[in-house]
Amino acid sequence: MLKPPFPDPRPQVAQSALFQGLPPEAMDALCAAAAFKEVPRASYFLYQGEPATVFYILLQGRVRLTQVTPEGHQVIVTVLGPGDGLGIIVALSQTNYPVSAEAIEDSTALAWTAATIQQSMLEYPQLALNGMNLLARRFVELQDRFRELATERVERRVARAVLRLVRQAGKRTPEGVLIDMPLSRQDLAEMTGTTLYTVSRILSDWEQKGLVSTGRERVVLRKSHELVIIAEDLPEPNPTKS
Amino acid sequence: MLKPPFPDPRPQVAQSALFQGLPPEAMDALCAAAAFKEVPRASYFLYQGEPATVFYILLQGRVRLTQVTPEGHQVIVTVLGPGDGLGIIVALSQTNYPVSAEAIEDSTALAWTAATIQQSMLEYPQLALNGMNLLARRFVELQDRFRELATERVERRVARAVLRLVRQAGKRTPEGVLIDMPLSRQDLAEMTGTTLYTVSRILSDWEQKGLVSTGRERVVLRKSHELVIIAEDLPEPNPTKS
DNA sequence: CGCGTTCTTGACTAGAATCAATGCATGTGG
DNA sequence: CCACATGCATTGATTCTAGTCAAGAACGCG
Repeated sequence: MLKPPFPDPRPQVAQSALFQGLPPEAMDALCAAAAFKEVPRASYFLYQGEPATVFYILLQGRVRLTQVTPEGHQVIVTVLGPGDGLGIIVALSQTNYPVSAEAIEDSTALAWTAATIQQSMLEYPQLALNGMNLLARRFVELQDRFRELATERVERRVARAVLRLVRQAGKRTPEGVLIDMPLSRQDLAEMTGTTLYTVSRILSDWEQKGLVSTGRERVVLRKSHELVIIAEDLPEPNPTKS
Repeated sequence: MLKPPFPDPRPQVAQSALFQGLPPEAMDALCAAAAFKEVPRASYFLYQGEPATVFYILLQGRVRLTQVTPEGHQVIVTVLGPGDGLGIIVALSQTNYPVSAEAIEDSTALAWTAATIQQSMLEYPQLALNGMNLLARRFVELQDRFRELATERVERRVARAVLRLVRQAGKRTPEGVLIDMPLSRQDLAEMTGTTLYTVSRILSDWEQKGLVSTGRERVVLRKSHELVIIAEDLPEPNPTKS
């Protein structure tokens, strides 16, 4: 973890929702107080259960938040990208991190200690409001996924997960829209509360129907419209006798 | 919705986590700006999908937050009690309420508009920190339940829900610990992502084993230890050959 | 006392988990 | 450059949890 000086992060930082509407001197102060952290692929920013002491803003890369049950089952709570906050929990409470954060690509982030961030929030209240905003957004999304998990079938949950990932990390290619990150069947299973076998069957099925094409840790969406139909359970467009 | 004057809420308000550590003049200002709202059992504070404009702190009663899917399935996201914040989302964003809030007992609350609460947070940053704190607590709880739903069997989920409710609204009686609110099988089903039939079977089973006694919209926990064993899947205390 | 809820129970079904075997890529080291 | 080890993916067979549907019982309210 470097102390300043390091490449001036302000251009990137200015984008992040956390810093919107802050007076310039606040930005300067925060950047000065920040540390710079690089985490290579497959390494961790922080571990579930450790005392929450550091708060990050992701600059580059992608990070996935996971929880493990006492029995060892893993669940992927979310995947974060540039601009997202990591360990928001820290800003306030004397708790432990509720999740682990693993870089699934080489990543860089700015880091602050809990004390610093709290201090700054008291000094620049807009920062606290922005923090709440970030947290609230994530909260609402989690609520939606909770409801999904409680009420919907596996296939639809997987469809939604794929659409979410496309929105988050989609990249146009001649083939279709590629989900631009390593994404195994196991990963999808852990995002949707199912097993890797079931995900594999579902993707095979979709592939046969031409909706996606898949490879090792790779998913390309070809007919997004039809996937949306599955995700939302719209009536089939072709009129069939039942 | 009354404007002041109404019974001075300060004694109760002072308890709420939202107001900890605020200077006294802040408390005065907030109480002066508050409106007082009474909602009888089975009526709603707010509805999912409406623009989020009002923020509440519950003074008395119990409120349940529900989400409905487009298909009409309902999910109970949480049950709130006195001191909890309702519509925290409001504090910041131009969004709609993500859930509906129904009073399951006659309830009273203090109410602020979005503008007021934002204003106050800018003026008294500690208020914003406290708000984040509330939100973060709920966030972590939701994450845990999400993981439960993704990885655990129905019986265990129901066991956990019952234990949570006991913690939240438990009341000692000669019979055991009563969950002191109306609680139907349907409600438990909507909290745990299952059906009322399955909940009924599970409770019947537990009742036969003497773990609980139940009635119409009533659950009394008799042997909490054994329910914990189910909830945590500890090994059975009696050594059995398999 | 009748009516509307809520709850119970049984029979049946289906969706998805589990288990097991095998096939493919990918990267490694001889 | 090929053989191999490893990790990821596919597929089939089987099991089982929990959902669905249907009928009726019990409770509490007006």
